[in-house]
Amino acid sequence: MTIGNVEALWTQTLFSPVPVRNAFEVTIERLAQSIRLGVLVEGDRLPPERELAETLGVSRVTLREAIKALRDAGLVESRRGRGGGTFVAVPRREPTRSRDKIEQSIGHALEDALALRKVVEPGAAALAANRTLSAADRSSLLEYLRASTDTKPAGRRRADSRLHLAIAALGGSALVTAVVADVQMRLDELLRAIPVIAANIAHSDMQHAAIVEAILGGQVDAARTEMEEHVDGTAALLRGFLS
Amino acid sequence: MTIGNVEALWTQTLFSPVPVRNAFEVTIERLAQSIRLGVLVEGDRLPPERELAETLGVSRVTLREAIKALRDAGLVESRRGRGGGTFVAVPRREPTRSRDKIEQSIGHALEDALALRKVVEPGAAALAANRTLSAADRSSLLEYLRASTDTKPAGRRRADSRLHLAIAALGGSALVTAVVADVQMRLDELLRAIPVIAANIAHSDMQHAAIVEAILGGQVDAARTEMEEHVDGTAALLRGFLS
DNA sequence: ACCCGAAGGTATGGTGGCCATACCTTCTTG
DNA sequence: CAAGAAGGTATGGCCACCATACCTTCGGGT
Repeated sequence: MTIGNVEALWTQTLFSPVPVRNAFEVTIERLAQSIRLGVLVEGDRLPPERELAETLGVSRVTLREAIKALRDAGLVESRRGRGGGTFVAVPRREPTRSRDKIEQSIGHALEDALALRKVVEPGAAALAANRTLSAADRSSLLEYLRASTDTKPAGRRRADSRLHLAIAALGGSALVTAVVADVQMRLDELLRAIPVIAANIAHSDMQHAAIVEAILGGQVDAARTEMEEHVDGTAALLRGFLS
Repeated sequence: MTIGNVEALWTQTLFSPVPVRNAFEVTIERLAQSIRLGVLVEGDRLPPERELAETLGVSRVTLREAIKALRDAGLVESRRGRGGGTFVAVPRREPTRSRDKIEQSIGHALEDALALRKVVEPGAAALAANRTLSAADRSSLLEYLRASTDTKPAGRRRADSRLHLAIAALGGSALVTAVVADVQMRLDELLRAIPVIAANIAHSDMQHAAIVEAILGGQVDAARTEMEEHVDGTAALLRGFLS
């Protein structure tokens, strides 16, 4: 795997297959992402179709196809009539795929995603620590931290995503936030599959607290370092889980 | 601009217009990127159309449209017959747009791109410093460093891009490399437009040297710190230039 | 000197994604 | 019990993209 040629590496990057992302698929991804990462939670109502179609820059027909797919997947439910709409469904026990299947489908993209995460999440934390946050933002952040600690296993993953996304968003850069969301999405299924061990959870909670504290205290380096340790820890868990 | 609501921020991210990226445009972008960032240099031959179309996962017709656009833009030239092909053209003096035009077209996405760069490039440098590089990689890196110092202004920008891309590629993550390439592309026109001041150049060269030294020496923190200072310096130049 | 073959250039028809528009159906709320 | 706000349905059109086949150029091997 150690190619002794830098150019080969970036050529590989720039001459890779063009991602054929039709509006339909991207729309599905966006909505699924919003639900999986906990931006939208159970019972939340999506904006009306006509409105959402416009904000997403997509025709209503296409949007409806995407929603239909999500409905088939059990992620949302639709109700008609006045006051109706499309609502995020109660998460039905998703059939967790076996380690092998997951590992195979993610394959060696795992290390790639972990590398990106290690780069972008600590950076995002540093960005957030470097800004002066409004009182509302500060209390929001604390609330996300609290939620991530005391939830039961089911909602824990989602609360964790929300916390990480919040930190990224507080950095103030839409691009950075988007990259973090992307990374979270890539690793989501795996993180979901990690067996729950009390010691790990406690450790993770402490790290979360340290990160938030550093951000609120404006300690840029500490925020980055703490986040990096946290990310490294999670990566180690994942690698161990898959070996 | 300081919205006191975290959710508003990520909602903004996830419910933004779906990027309508048809194969044609993406193909143009990819090729233009390869040329602008110096992955392909003057005189290089692109792979034959039929072959390139397949590696890009695009029909030959579409690829040809993209190439035609590049030809119209003067970026490439095509020769027919055996031994022919499409070649990167000599860069004709690109008409630099005025500060105002540039600023307007990039608008407030500038700060966003700079934030992403500040996050991802130092992280990529740290990644690279953390790996054990082959002898070939090490000498390649030094060569890119050398090229970035003694070129005349015209090629300097390209050599700079190549160096930054090489560092990212040495991190070993295709995703990280892709993000760095994206950021470089977003800022390329602006960086190209910065007036050349000897003092700035000398300073930038010293920073480049320090970064490379840290990477080769395996000094992770130093690599990140040096890169961050370098990126901050460039950002300051840009902001000053546009004010 | 010649011709083969590798390359770019051209033409054609088909398929499917996406859209605009209009209209129907349901159901809550005033 | 209507009004209106939502989801559900139907139709026709446009255009991007593709697969395929063929033409044209021209260097290099024989």
